[in-house]
Amino acid sequence: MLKYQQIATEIEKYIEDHALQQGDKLPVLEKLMAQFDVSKSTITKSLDLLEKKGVVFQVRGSGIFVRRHKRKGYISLLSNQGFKKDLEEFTITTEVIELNVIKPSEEVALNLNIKADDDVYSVKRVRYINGQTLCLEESFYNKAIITYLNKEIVSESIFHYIREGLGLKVGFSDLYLHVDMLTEEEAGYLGLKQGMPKLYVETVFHLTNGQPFDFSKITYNYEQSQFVIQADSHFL
Amino acid sequence: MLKYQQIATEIEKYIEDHALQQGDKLPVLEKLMAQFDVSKSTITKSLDLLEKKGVVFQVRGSGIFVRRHKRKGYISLLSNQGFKKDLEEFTITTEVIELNVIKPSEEVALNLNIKADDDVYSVKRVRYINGQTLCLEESFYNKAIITYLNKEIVSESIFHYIREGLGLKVGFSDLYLHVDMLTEEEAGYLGLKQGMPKLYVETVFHLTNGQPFDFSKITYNYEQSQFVIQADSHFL
DNA sequence: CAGTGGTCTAGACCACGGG
DNA sequence: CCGTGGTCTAGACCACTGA
Repeated sequence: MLKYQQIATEIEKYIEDHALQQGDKLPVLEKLMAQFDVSKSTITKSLDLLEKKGVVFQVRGSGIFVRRHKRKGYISLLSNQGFKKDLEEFTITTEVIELNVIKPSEEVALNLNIKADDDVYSVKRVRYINGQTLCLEESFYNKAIITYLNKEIVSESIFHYIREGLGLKVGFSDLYLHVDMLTEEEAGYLGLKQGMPKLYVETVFHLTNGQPFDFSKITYNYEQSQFVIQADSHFL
Repeated sequence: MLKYQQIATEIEKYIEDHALQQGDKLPVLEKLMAQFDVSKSTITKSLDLLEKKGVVFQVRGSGIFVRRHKRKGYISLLSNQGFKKDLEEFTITTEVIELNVIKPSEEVALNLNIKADDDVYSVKRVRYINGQTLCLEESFYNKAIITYLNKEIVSESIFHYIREGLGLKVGFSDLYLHVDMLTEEEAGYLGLKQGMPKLYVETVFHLTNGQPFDFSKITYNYEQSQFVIQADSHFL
């Protein structure tokens, strides 16, 4: 693990362990440089990382402060999918409906940037949070990249398997959000009524080298759908 | 303007002007260093910024590539609110319903971190996109920070005024998303029917020094609500 | 104006991708 | 193995905050 990641992890852990609150001040840069015995840029890089994650904010001429959003029970939309590890307050379970190798529809081929006769894994799952239906998820994986899947893997965290099992590096993703009304089929899976609202999210995941490998369509139960995003206005 | 911001802007402009597509390769670091006559770290910082904005992605050992999401007509959820300047494909207009100075409700006081007898500006607006209702927006501004507002300012971009007119620096924001059904009042403003789906977003904006100054509650017309988020898995 | 964070440099060395 | 991006350093100098 890289120095600046290691340091970021330790600082984050420190904030957690000491239950620091929004606005609490961290030691000044010079202190941190001494404490971790690294150069200024390395500390800065750690802090930039934590800032990106929404853990701290830095104020020039003043200090480095803890950032916390109030509100419990919200799921972080961007914590890199498979909200699995968000907070252990949530218990997420998964029911696998389907797992097949198929030829892609035009839509899937387009989003995964593959040809009509390439193979894809098609996975359909319902996910539960604390026993309630959370979402219906239909995912498509480029089989040339995700070479093997089985029911066991798919009922756990697929992303963990992709990283650890297959040794692939997940890069960036594009999320497309809509709000709409549930179809009869979706309502059935989620235990709701047709015509009720839904949050519908399509996501394309890419490897670090830019190759798309996962196209997912997720329909959320609106009753469980409370999301938080910690945004950064550093780019504007 | 700082060097690395300037360079980022130029590179982005270059990509736009030459209509580069996803996967197109940019010159190697050495070339860029020479071209802009800066050190490696400065170029790197520019590219990191562009990566955060979703404009490029960098692959170690290979190169720097243009990132583009397909799909037109989506509004970027995170492009720092007041989607005003997103793409000029959209024409956003604003109708001001209310503009008052009031005492905050408990909810508002909590989110703005002020006392019950502090003053806040309360602004209620309906925003239109290409002539259709886009959203109903109810915003509350800490009057101790946003010292003056009038109907003219409020019918244009408030954030532009905050930055340029008041010289304040906008920092980070917390977004809370829900999906729900329209109340009768909301439906009226949006020209929809009660009980139809809505995307409901509450946002707390902070200055760079961490002070919250704007608490907004936005109800989106689901028919116009297509959002895109370009996420980065650099933190995980 | 002292304290503190941010920018920028020049250069050494490391790690990954792909032929 | 080469080309390429990423990390890390030490230090100079700049810019903002707040007393």
